[in-house]
Amino acid sequence: MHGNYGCDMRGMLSFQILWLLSRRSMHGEEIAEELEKRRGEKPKPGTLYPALKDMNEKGLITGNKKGKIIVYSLTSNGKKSVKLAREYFIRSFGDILGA
Amino acid sequence: MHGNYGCDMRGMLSFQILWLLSRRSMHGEEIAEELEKRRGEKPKPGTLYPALKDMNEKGLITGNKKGKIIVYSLTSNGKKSVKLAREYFIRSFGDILGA
DNA sequence: GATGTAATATAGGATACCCTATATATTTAT
DNA sequence: ATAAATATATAGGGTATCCTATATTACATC
Repeated sequence: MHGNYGCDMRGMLSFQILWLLSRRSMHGEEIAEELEKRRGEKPKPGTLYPALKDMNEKGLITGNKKGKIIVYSLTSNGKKSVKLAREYFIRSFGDILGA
Repeated sequence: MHGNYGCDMRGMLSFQILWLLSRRSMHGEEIAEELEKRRGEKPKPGTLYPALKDMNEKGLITGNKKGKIIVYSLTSNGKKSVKLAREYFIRSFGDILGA
């Protein structure tokens, strides 16, 4: 189990990354810090970087290398994806926030 | 990949079940139908029932058999869990729902 | 009581998401 | 130049969440 919530709260990392990148372009460490703010814990490199690699290979994000950092942005497919995925997310979980 | 959202939207099934049961006690088929309303697709029996079994073994829910149906309710641990997990969920995803 | 339907259950397989540990590349500090 | 710190990357392992397919149990209908 992950965290001390009684139930498993893993999931939708790639969606959350897409969401963050839809607000502004970021490099890996910045993404990790944003996730830490929300989740309470910073994802380990072995969690984050394979996810970014996978999303890049799927054409959702694109990386722009500047020295040792790589700034990621959404591709047009990534933008379409985050729009659709957010609609699904709200349909699925919207009432949890409202109540 | 699951659904046509570009990114994987699996996750937190047990949390969603806890949330549904915090509104009212239900049996498996009712839970499946509530999930279908939200997700657009009904989880297959091979998805739902192992999850319920697991949650029961973890002491989050308890089942009351009435003929061929089993009505599930939250245990006190389940109630604590859904409260904590909901706080985590809102911290993690609240801005997605709000924006 | 035999047949069919509804509800639950189990077996087995795939993938995303998590981790720990280790490695590489670039920048910064000494 | 050497060392330390930062950012990214890979290898390998565990679990939840999904699936398809099959089986069981209880109720309903004839």
